[in-house]
Formats: sequence, structure tokens, C-alpha cells
Amino acid sequence: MEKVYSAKEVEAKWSKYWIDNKTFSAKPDKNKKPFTIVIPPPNITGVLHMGHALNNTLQDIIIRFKKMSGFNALWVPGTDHGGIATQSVVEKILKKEGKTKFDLGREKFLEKMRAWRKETGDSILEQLKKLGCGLDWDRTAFTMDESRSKAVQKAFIKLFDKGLIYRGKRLVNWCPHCGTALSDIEVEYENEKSNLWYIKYPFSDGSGYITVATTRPETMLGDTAVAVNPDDTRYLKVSQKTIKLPLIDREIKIVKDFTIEKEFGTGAVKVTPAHDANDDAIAKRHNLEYIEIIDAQGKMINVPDKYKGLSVSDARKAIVADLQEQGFIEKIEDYSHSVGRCYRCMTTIEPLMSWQWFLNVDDMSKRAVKAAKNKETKFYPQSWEKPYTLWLENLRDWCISRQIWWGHRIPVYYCVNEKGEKNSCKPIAAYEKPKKCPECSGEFFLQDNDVLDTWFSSALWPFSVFNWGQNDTNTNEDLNYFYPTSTLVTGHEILYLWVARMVQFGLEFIDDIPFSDIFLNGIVRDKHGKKMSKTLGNVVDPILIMDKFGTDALRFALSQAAVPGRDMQISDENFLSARNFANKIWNASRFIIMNSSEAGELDKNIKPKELADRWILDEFEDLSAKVQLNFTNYDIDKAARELYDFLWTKFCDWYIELSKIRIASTNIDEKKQVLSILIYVLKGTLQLLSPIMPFITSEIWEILNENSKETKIISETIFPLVKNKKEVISISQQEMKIVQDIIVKIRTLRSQTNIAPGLEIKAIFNILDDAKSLGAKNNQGYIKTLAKLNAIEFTKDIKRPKNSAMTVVSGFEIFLPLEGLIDISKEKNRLQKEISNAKGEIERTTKKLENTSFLERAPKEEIKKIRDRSEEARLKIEKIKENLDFLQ
RNA sequence: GGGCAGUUAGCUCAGCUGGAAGAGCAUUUCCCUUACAAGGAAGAGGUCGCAGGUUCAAAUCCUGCACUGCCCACCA
Repeated sequence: MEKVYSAKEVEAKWSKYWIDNKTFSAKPDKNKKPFTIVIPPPNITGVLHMGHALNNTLQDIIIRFKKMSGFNALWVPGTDHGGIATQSVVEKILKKEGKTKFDLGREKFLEKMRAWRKETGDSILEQLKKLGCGLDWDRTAFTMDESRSKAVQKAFIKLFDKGLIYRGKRLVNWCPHCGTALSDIEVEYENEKSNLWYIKYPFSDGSGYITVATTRPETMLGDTAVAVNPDDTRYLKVSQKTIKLPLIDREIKIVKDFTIEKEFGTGAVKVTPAHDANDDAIAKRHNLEYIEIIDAQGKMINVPDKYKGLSVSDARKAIVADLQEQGFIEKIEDYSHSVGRCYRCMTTIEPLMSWQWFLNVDDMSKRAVKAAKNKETKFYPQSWEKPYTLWLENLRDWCISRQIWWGHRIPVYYCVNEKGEKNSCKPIAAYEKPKKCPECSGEFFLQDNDVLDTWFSSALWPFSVFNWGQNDTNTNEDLNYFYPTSTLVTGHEILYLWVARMVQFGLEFIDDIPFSDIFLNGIVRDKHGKKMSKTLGNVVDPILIMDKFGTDALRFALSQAAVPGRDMQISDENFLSARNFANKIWNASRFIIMNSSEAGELDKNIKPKELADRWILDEFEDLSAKVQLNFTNYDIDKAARELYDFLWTKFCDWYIELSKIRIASTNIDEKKQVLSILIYVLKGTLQLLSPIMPFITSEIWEILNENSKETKIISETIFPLVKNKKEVISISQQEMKIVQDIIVKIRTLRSQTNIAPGLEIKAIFNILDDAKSLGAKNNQGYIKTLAKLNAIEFTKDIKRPKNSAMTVVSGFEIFLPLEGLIDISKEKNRLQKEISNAKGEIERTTKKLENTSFLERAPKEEIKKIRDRSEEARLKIEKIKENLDFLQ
């Protein structure tokens, strides 16, 4: 074994091994309990970023943990076609060639899309292999492959036939850049500095005007009313009047609506039903006319020639200028308000009227809410449940059609005549083009041009990956066994976009929730707390981190930072420290392996006879229980920290150091004993760590078992059983604490009196309390080794050795005779400081002990603890003072 | 406007079923001690955001407030 752990070869070896040997493939098996995770399918546009690295590391940890806990663990891989996002990437490439998708036409363009997918499609899955993910690669799915497409069709047809999917012309969120409608959650709102224009709308009868305040003056050409609050005393008498719209002189009414806030602006609102969601609602209540003035390209239509064809922003400038010139602008204020943008291209959304397909989700939403409230779907952390149910309760129908080409084409066919003109027959939803129209017996059909929202197929993912929808039955062997899946691990940013819809569809189609646990991970931020983004240039590439620090280091650093539901800041320091940890594990193992190979065959039976042995075994049991509990509760961060602390501090700094004296022993039995315990604890710890750091633990495990009959594959092993341990500190742990205290005290003494670290010296322990000193007496060997002493003299009432450094621990005084070596004045200062520390302790404790309420109400053990502490501090001061006198 | 998190050592964060303030990194001193200098030993560094309250006892429970970040909402 090399002195420094080199991750590269080890990682390449094991990620290949797991794939070649199908370590993580799973089939239905009645004798084992399933544990299933379905991957959040990354978009095929994607390259692995930190968010993926985190999300998939967490899933892999859970899968490996469950597998090693005896479950039939399955993790299904796959990718998403990504709808608008992916199409726009290819469109950008076309644009560089000076072409648009229309130059190619639908079929050619889709060919191009498929070619692009083939080329770059699954590269992210390759990166997941590098990350070590224990996925069942034979099950790799794609949202647009044959099986998944069939599932989409089946789902659509079912919903259509049930009457839940319908087509209508409605006000939708329209992205002029992407040229498609979007659902409500695909719009992101952002505050923008703008103006509030106050425009005078003259009454038709010439009796003055009413002023409206608006952020969108250009839409005035589509106004069909002005609305005021019915309680607004300023406008009590205006409702009989009409208004003559400036610039175009169209006559519009004044309506009264309770939603209008009197305090805002002038309390009078211009109403543009065809281009504003609020106005649309008002228009419905008051039966107002809809006038469309903006088209799908974001250009003005149905307006005077002067404005026709202008973009929205140009139209705004022109209209404001004209209004100003004609004296209709009362004033212009600075104003900041939120503007909706397309979540893919950040273009400002235009609300406009459009023919679209909608899905009525009322019933599914209610069922999803019920499932959450009954804790059938549980959230980790729980705080997400409330916003989740709130969102579901206030859902409007989902606009599922998109005017793009890349996606699942809507399986609806219209009966047409020979010229291709639509007949009035009812559209038909079907897998294939119908042969004959049931209404008119016509034989010509056209398929709907739109495709489905990419999230429609994503919503089917938890069961479409198990090939739901391939036939008339609603289930199959895989679904029966693996569905509902166990845990969904994802970021909260797609809680509504994806998670909620999977639950809705699972309940709708399978009549069961898709997963019981929803584990939400946070966002990975840079070291300044900024979200990583290409434009900011602060993106940390996980692949580079893997190459630089090792994949296990990346995984460990992410795990340690992954407090459920919380964002995390991460930087090279985290990875560096994790890499050092990997090296530490490597070297500890190296030490043990080197020595055990010299020792020959080891005892299988562990006979812990020494304090240190009992102690480390107790500590290991605690660790095992804690880590397994943490994994179960998705507290991956806690598990990582527990393992780090145990391995580094308890195992390496203490137990291995303590074991050295016995390893060096000439007594071969003694040597074998301690080595068998070292190996036992090391192996167990490697197992517990292997879900987080699978590569290094696999490698060490293999080396450890080189000549053994045990499996050489750590992933195939089962975790050590957790004994039902009480939450108390064991006797060994108490005793060990005393020994450690003594060692640290002596080392401190040595360090502060500048005794050369290598120099072995003698110590005198002057016993003050026989009972308390027993532990030290029984474990002198440890104290000598770790405190570098060549002898310990136990005495009572000794004469103080001349010029010695001293300190007091529980049960005795310790003297280090250092004739001629110590600086008397320095030693005095040091002792003074110890006294002042002890005095502080006395002050704190006496304050409590003089408090009668404390003595009356606090538990007895607590009072005893304080008394002991107080007494110890008192004794300490007394002894140090004696020594100070002696030094003088 | 509503909701949810967070505020602890210079930095990143643990601790929060109430009983002596913790880790990593950075920093100071010493040490290349035969597992590891990607290491070891010993230090220094905090009135736990502010103000009240409950309690014998509060970083931990309750109530306000401030700041930061996120989410939701029909902010014309």
C-alpha cells in the first residue's frame, strides 16, 4: 500500500466493477423487502453540476445503506427530454448557422433533435457512473423512449375520456421568445424598476375625466372598461357615465368591483381583459368584451396603423409620447413591481388569449392533500408539508399544451375534409390515427400540432419507468413489487413543478402514492453564499473536484454539508479536509494491515480484556447505532460527522496509539488480540462509512479480506446489527475519560514547560484519594506511552521534588521533577493561571450551592455534580498553593 | 401582504427533548515520534442577533423586534 491514498485508480476500478458485475441490479424477490428510489431524471441538455452531485450522492448513500441493511434496494436511472429547455439549445445551434427551425420544418428539426440527443444525450449518466452511483443500469429509461411515450399516451387518453382534459381559448402565460404557452409555475416573478403612469380617461359627455394608474400604458388600446371599488366615495356617481378612450376614441364603461383597492393609485383601474389575469377575472364578472392587441410574437395587432406591428416596448414608448403630447398624462411616478418571466429564457411573459389544452386537477389535488395530511407522504424536513398542501389547495387548471416541437405530441385527432379543413366532429384521443370518424364516418384526420408540457411525462415517471401503460392492465410484476417507491430525493425548487404532480398522477393512475418519503435537499452555493451560475462565473465543476480531490472527498464534503432542506456553502476547503480524511482512513488501515500480516492467523473471537478494548468496542457500538439511525432519518450530515469524529479522534488518536505498545509486544497472543479488535472495529467502521465513501472503503475492505473466505465486496455485506443500547455512558467510557484526562494534563505540562517532546521523563503521582486513583494505577501502561514517561511513582504524602512542574487531577497531584530544566518564574505564572481558573469554577459552583431554590428544586444528581466540582476545585487550589509556597 | 428558514469562535457550520459553550478551516507554539507533515501534541479565540418572559437553571422553551435568505399572492 502506498503511503498516500491515490483515488484515481481505485475509483476507476470500482465504478467499473459495480457496473460489470451488476452489483446494484434488483429484481422482484418475495423473500426480500424492496427499497426503491427513482432518480429525478436530469435533462439531456445537462452536464453534471454540483446540485446533481449532491442530489445523486444522497440517493446513492440511501440506496447503499438500505442494501447493506438487507433490503432489495433498487435505484432506477434515466433522463428527461426537457421540452423547451432542450429545444432552445438546439435552436441556438441552428441560429449560429443562420437558420431557424422553420427553415427545416417539423420532421427535419425533430431529426436534428434526436441526433443531438444521441450525441450528447446520456453523457450525464456517464458522469453519474464516475460519481459511483449504484444504479440499476439495465433499467435506464428516457421520458421519450417507446415505453414512456406509450405511458404518456395512455395517461392522456384516460384523462381525456374522463373529461378532465379539455381545450379552450383562455388567457395564458405566453413566452414570445419560446413561442409557446407556459403553465403558471413556469413563470418566475422578479422585481423590476419601472414607472406608474397616471392617464386621464375623459368622460364621453365631456364632463371631465377619471385618472387611472397603470404600469402598462400600451395595453390601453385593448381596454374595455375602467373599474373602481363600489365603496369608493370619490366615484359614487361615475357609474352612469362612459369613457372615451384616448387616442382611439372607443367608448368603454365604468364598472364597480370589490377587488379594486381604493388606496392604490387613484383607485381607478383600466381593464384589459385579453392581456391581464386580474382584468380577465373582472371581465368575467362584468361580462366585458375582450380585445386582443398583442399577438404571439409580442407585436401589436388590432390597433391603429401607427402602432401596428410594433413590439410591446416600442408601442409603450410611442403611446406614452402621444398621450403626453395630447395632454392625457397626468404624471409619471417611479415604481418598482414584479414582472413575470419565462423560467427558461427569462423573456417577459405576455398574458394573452390562446387556444390551449387544460387539465382539471381538482380531484387529484384533493387526494394529494389528503395523502400529505395522513402522512402517507412524509416530508423531510417536515416544514415543506404546509407550503405543499397550500399550493395544492389553490391550484388552477394546468395548461398542458406547448407550441413547440420537441416533446410528446398530443394524441388528439381532428376529423377533417379532403382539403384538410376541420369538420365539426368531436376530436378523438387515440394511440394511432383513427380509421373512421364515429360521427360522420369521415376517413381523414389531422393530429393536433401541440406537444405536452415536459412535466406531464415527468409526472408519470415513478411508474412509467416500470413500464406502466404497455397494455390494458394497470400493473405488472415490477410495479407490483417496487411501487409505491420508498423515497424521492430532490431539490425544493421543483416541489410544485414535479413532486406534487407525481403524487397527483400516482393517485390518479395507480390509485396509490408514488413514494412515501420526500427528502428535500438544499441548494449548493459558493463560498460567499451566492447561487452558482454560469453568468456569475462561480460554478464549481464536480468533475474537476473529483479529479483534484477524489470522488469520495467530494461525496463526503457534500454529505457533511447536507442538512436536510437547507442551502449550503461549499468551497475547496471542504473538499480538502475531506480528502485529508480519506488519507487518514487509508493510513490507519495501512498500519493495521501491515501489522496484521506479520501476526499471521488472527483470533476470530474477540476477548476484550483491557480498558482500551472495552472502551473502543463500546464507542463503536454507539457509533453504529447513531449512524444507522441518522441514515434512516436522512440526517446524512450527522452520520458523516459522527464517522469523522469516531475514526479520526477516537480510533486513530486514541485507540491506535494505545494499541501500539501491545502491537510491539513480544507476546504473540497479546499482539493477535489487539489486532483482532483493531480489525473488527476498522471493518465495522468501513461498512458504516461505505455508503458515503464507497470507493476507498471498497478498496480497503478488499485488501483486508485478501486471504479470508469472507466476501471481498463491501457492498455485498450487511451492517453490524445494532444492539439495543441504553443512552448512558458505559463504565469503560467513564474510566477512559479519566485516563485521557491524565494524559492530556501531563502533555500540557510538558508543552508549557518546554520539555522536549521526545524526552522520556519520570512522573510522581501523589495520591489524595485511593478510590479515584485506581483507574490510573490500573492503566499506567497507557499513561506512560502516550505521555512519554519512563516511570510513574505512586506515593502518598511525599516531599515535593525540587523544581518540579505540577498539576492536580481528580484523585492525585502530578509532579514532573525537572531539576534544572524548568523556569521557576514561568512555572509560577502557569500555576497562578490554574488557580484563577479554579477560582472561577468555585465562584460559579458556590453561587449555585448558596441558592436555596436550587438546592430545593434541582435533581439530587445535579446538586451532587456541582458539589463534587466545587470540592475538586477547592482541593486543586489548596494543592497548587502549597506547591507555589514550595517553589518560593 | 402572507408563510418558512436562518442569526453561536475570523470563515463554514454542529449543539436546541433546558443543567460546566463544540468541530473543521484559518491562527500561535513545539515536533519530520517507524500508519499518516494530506500528520502529531499543546494553546489562543465566543456576554450563542436584540429586548422581555417562564424556570432553581435558558444558546436551548415562550412572546415581541431587527437583519438576511427563500417560497407563495390577481402590488393596477
